[in-house]
Amino acid sequence: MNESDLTFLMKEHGIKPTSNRIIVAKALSEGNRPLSMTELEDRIGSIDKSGIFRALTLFKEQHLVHVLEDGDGVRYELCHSHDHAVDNDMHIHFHCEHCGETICLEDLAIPEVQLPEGFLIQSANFVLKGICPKCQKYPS
Amino acid sequence: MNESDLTFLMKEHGIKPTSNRIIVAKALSEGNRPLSMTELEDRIGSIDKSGIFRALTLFKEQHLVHVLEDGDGVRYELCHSHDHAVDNDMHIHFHCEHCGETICLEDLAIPEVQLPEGFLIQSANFVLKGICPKCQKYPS
DNA sequence: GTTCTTGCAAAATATTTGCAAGACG
DNA sequence: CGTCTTGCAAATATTTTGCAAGAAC
Repeated sequence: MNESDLTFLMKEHGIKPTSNRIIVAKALSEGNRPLSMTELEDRIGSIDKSGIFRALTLFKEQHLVHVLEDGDGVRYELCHSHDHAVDNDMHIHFHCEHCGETICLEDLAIPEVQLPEGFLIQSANFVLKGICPKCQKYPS
Repeated sequence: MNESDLTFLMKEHGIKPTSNRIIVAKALSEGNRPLSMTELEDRIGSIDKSGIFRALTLFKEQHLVHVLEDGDGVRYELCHSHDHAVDNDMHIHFHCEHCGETICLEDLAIPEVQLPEGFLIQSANFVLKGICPKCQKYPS
């Protein structure tokens, strides 16, 4: 996504697109997979971790990112939804226990689950773990 | 589960049942829900966190516990499987964003997912998030 | 005695906040 | 100006290791 698309997306989610926020959003967009705080820090370099943290916190509140826990900590991923109230494009992720990468399986929606009475579902975290094709092919 | 059941279970998983490990396993068993390191520390009191950590690491390696990430960090749960190589009783969990508790939905197995060629699935983490019945009834 | 286990302290990480300076309007 | 944003430093919290003493075999 280019800068103006990101700017637009942020406005849609009620976020003022400051320079730092655009940089963080861009890094997320270019990651093509969920990134952790540390990965973002490494990729961005120019912004202090507190700045990244605050951007992510805001994005999270405004549902501009998904928060995802794989076996390796918390990761963030740009949300493609245009709705600033709900996450509606959640999908399954795969976390490779060998190389540590987390891959989006965009085509695989999270299955509906029938919960007992009284539970209100707001979001879901569904991560499959195992070995990815790359690591099976070239085991180090 | 009582002490001798736990001892037996541990042996089944190739773990020498030392006193510390029994205490940790017992705490997990009595929790009736996935517990974090900190929760275990609080419940146990008598063992240093490094001891708990080392017990959990071992349990994890021998598949005596499930590792679970809800929105609130890592949690551990006794695995009811008698197989020390694979997790085969994974089920869905619900994490309440209000009270922070994570509840097991033992009846709800994790749905089968058809992944593209080349992915080897070893385990899965499926956590639904929202508000639990208790918190909807008595919102603080 | 050799190996495994434990507790303590401390290192290494990760997450989060306070505050003053700067940018924006 | 007044408000929002940022960087830096520092406080917290969390996870992990080193090492020496003790227990188990």
